[in-house]
Amino acid sequence: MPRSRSEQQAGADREVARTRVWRAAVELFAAKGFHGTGIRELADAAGLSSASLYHYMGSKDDLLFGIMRHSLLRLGAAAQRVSERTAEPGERIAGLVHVHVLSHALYPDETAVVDHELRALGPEHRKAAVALRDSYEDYWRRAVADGCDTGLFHAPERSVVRIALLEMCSAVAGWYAPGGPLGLDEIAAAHARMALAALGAPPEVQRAPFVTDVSHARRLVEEIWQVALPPGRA
Amino acid sequence: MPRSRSEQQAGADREVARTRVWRAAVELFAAKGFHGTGIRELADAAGLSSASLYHYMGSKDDLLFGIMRHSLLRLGAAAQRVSERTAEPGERIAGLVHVHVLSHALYPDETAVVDHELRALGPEHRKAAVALRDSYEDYWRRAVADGCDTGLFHAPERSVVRIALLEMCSAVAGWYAPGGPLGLDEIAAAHARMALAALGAPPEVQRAPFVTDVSHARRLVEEIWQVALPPGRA
Amino acid sequence: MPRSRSEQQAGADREVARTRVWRAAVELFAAKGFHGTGIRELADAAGLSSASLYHYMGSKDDLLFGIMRHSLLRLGAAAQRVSERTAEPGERIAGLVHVHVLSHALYPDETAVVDHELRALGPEHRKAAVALRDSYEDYWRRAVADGCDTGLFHAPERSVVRIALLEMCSAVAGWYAPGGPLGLDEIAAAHARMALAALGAPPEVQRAPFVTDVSHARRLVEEIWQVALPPGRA
Amino acid sequence: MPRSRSEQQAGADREVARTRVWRAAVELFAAKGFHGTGIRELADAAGLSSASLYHYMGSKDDLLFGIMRHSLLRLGAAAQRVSERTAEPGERIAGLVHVHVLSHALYPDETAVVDHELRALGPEHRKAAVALRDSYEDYWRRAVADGCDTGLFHAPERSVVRIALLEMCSAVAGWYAPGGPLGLDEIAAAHARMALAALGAPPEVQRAPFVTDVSHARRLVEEIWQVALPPGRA
DNA sequence: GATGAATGAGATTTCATTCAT
DNA sequence: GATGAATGAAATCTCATTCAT
Repeated sequence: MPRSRSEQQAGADREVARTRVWRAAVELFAAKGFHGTGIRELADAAGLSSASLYHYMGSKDDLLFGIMRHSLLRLGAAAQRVSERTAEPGERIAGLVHVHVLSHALYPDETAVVDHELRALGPEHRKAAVALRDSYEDYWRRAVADGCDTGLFHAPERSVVRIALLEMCSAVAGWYAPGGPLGLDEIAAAHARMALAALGAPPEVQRAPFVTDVSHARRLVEEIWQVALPPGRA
Repeated sequence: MPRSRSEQQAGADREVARTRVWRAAVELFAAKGFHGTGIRELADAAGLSSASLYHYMGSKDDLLFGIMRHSLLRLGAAAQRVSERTAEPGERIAGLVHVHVLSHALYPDETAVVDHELRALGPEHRKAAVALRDSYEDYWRRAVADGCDTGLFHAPERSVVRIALLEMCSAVAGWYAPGGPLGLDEIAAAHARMALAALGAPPEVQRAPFVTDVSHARRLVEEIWQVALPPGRA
Repeated sequence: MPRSRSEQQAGADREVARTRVWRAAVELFAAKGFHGTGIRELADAAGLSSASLYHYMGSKDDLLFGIMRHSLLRLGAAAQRVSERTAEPGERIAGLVHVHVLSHALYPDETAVVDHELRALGPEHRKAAVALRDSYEDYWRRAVADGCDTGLFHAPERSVVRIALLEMCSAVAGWYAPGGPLGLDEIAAAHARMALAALGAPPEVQRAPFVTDVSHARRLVEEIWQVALPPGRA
Repeated sequence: MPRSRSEQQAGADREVARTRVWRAAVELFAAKGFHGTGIRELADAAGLSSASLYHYMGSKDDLLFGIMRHSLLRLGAAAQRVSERTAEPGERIAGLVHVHVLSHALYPDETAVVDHELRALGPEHRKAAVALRDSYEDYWRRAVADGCDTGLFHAPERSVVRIALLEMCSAVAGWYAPGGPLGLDEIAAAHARMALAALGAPPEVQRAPFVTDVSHARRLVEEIWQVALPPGRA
């Protein structure tokens, strides 16, 4: 625990700097890719020297992994919360689609990094990131499986559909911008309906209120993504 | 026209070399990304010196653009052929899905480059590549629009659905490998059915023969991707 | 003089920290060389931050010089004590070899730094260290000269032999480890005999008791190297 | 085989450049140590850009290993030639001392690198260099062993003496300069006599003609060190 | 007195590319 | 036409050191 006013200040400054670096990195990695982003470019964007960047964040690879881990943990937390409160597979899929779409629409850079830069990680970090991603996708896997077992869904190969749906929903990160003709809730609802349709759920399920009602997912995503950065330099 | 036996030979040698480079580039760009692939690594993989690589292919950027152009032209040609022979929007969408899925499953490296490396191109080439991609997607746009106008499809925002479907179908490139539990025709058919479902097409359309019959798309894709490399050094 | 209990404590803590740094530095400089050792690596090995290292020890160069000075002073003190108590050149050379060999065997890291890192010192410190080394070697120079003048030794060029002997004896630091087939006293005696032989001393001198009796040199080396670190931050 | 005049020229230019780099590296590594020498400093000294330096020589570590290998092979070749033509252990030791001393006096930089920078090599290269050094020292080992077995030498521990002699003779590299009071042949002879004395060889052996006659070692060393650089970039 | 924060300068190495032949 | 030679610019990362508290 910081013991003096000035130690608190130093800690706060540190967090400010770390946040600036983090944001610059997320933005640049999303826009130009990990290998397309230079460390100096990154430092410039964050207003630091490249040496300071290392002081705060460790290597470029560490930074990338930090971003991936942070984002995947958030996606996982949201999926967990959705799964806990929805017993019924149709409703669960709708909820998962909602939080996935909202996360990708509201945090397109973070999710773009997660979705595109796995291969840029070093072997150790890659293994860890893949594990996190798999544990996220497990919520989807279970939801699809439950729905198929119940007879609600009809999927040729379950993992084919799962991947298809995930990619379909991830695409939102690539084009969504606030102020478009469709509101974000409508977009999320539309994807939920498409997902259920693709899963072969009956029309009445596609029209169920839980497909349209995005409010809970909204609150969940807002809450989960609002937390601070993880502590630095593992 | 080559005038002597040895000029023919030289031309053939040239094509052999160009093809080796091209294949190495497609493979490496797909696996490690454009920025993650070095020019020397590429030359090594192709069994050439980096100077020869420039001789045959021009700059790294030229090479990437060549690959994108080539692949996008093929996708475009396939979509055009499908669109010409199918008046009915449901059948047309099914055909477009078929060729898209088959192309992505059979040429995962080429399509991965197309799907992921647009941003790595220089401004000129990027503009040209975006135009090609847009002209490919136009076939999808028109199919969706026709289906919606006819009342066959029901899409909240047409381009939202179009993008969702394209991404969903592109995902196949990431996981398909021959010899899996599902045959490639089944995969293509499943995606066509999911696409039509997502578009809100009625169940009987989702079950129509043109959804399941992939044979025509097969022939088309095989024919179109079998042609030689485009002439070198734009 | 410290005035309170806690000032004494602080002073003791300081000495503990300084000793930890010193030992780490000696070990690392010996193992990897001055330029091969990073300041952070050194701080880590000592369990301090690099800033604290500066606080206690000054710059890297200061630290190196401190180690050299300290070790050279000890070698010099031992040589002085030997020279004072032995009038006869044969006995004096035997004594000098004994303390040199024992010092190098028992303190291989300190002596390795002395023997290998002179060139790494900055110009000022280097001058001072060279002076200390020369004053140590002066004891050898005088012993050789006395023996030659007496007619006991026969050396073509006196300094050629002196350097040859010094290097020969220094080599022990590179390989001696307790528990080998030869005891340390035997090693010291063997080197004394070799030195006298190389100097052309008659066989009966090579077999004299002062060649074999290492006990006095033992006590001397133990006594001299047992003293505390010199006061910090020159 | 180069096919044209200009290809020959290019090859020659290349050798000129490689030789310049090599010489600069030997000089700098000897003077300041491997870690004390920067790659840019090295490139400057050779009149090249640092990128060209890599083109010619590979990494700094490669360069160091190249120098060590080259020098150790030469020392080994000389020791082999000496060992082949001298059956008698006293004469053999004298010959080994001669070539060792001459090599160290005439090529003080090369031998300094060999003697001081082993630890700076990466693990792979270090292993290889240690093997080469051991194979050189084997000639010494066998000579000492033969002399002891014959009863000509008397050594407490054979390897103790071997190392002592090697170090004694290596010291010459540190101070010899042409034009001093002693000629190089006298220096070599003096060391041979000291070595035999240290080995406990009888006085008449220490005075044998083969101790004083350095001419053969001269020719050997001159011949062996006159050959070209090894081919570049392993 | 003691130390976490911070950095300018520099380390080694690789980059994509051009040039002379 | 084809390629070994060559390099300026930039890559990522570490260096020894200082400073504010």
